[in-house]
Amino acid sequence: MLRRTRQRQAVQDVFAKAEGPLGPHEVVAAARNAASNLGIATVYRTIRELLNAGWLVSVATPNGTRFDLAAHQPHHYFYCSVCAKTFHVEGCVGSFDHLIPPGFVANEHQLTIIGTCGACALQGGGS
Amino acid sequence: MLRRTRQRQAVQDVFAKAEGPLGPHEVVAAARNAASNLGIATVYRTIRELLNAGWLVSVATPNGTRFDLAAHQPHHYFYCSVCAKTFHVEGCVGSFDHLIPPGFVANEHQLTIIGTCGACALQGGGS
DNA sequence: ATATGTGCAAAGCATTTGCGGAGAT
DNA sequence: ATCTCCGCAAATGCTTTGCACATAT
Repeated sequence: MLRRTRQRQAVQDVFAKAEGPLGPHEVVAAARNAASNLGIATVYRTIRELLNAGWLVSVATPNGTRFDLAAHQPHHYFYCSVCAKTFHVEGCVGSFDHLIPPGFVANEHQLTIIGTCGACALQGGGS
Repeated sequence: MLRRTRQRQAVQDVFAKAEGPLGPHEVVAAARNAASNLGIATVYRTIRELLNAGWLVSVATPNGTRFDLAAHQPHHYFYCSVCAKTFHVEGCVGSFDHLIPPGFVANEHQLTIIGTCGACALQGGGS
């Protein structure tokens, strides 16, 4: 991660402004505002470097792997099964140490709540 | 899901005995004990039908989508980042209703704890 | 006997890699 | 000027589909 390029800047800006973790295709689409002919391969390569650098973390969602700012702790998400978007959820879920099997060592955790987001619930998803 | 075949029986048996959610390739490998020349395509087809039937649920893990018995509530897992296996975790994490954003409707949740499993911790992962 | 289910192999997608040219330092 | 980075396109790997044969009912 040596040189500062328009493409890398654009990708990082997209993550910084995101309301939830993003997949590579969402990133290209959003980053093309700032870097018009950005290639998908560059996005994948940039994401990998940002993961190695510890700036991003990967998040498994019901519709594929996405990536989120590592700084965005804790990693709690809301997945809308109607629009397939993933949102950040703030706050802590409380201790779960008592769940960890004996001998296992926990490093981090991800909670995903699955349901219908506000916008989709309003548009009839809640009926 | 009308006919009862050796292949479908084998796939269901594998899930019933599993110690955690399984991916399609893990399922073929295990089910070939009972159905020797089982094809991967059949596994994918069977999984899809079992999902539609509500017998399985899909689980997003750090190394791909896996499938678990729907009956196995709650859906809490431990992902070992050393051996990449996913284990069941028993017990409840407590209420998280206060985390849900206003207007959002929650249906289910999945908690994934990431770390090192007992076997891998013994073999030096814990050092 | 018949219609569903299976295995093989080809087709589809998402992700990764190779390479010549563009751009940051 | 140099060396890294980018975009394109080909390659890879996982998942799905088409088709002819096998098999449960």
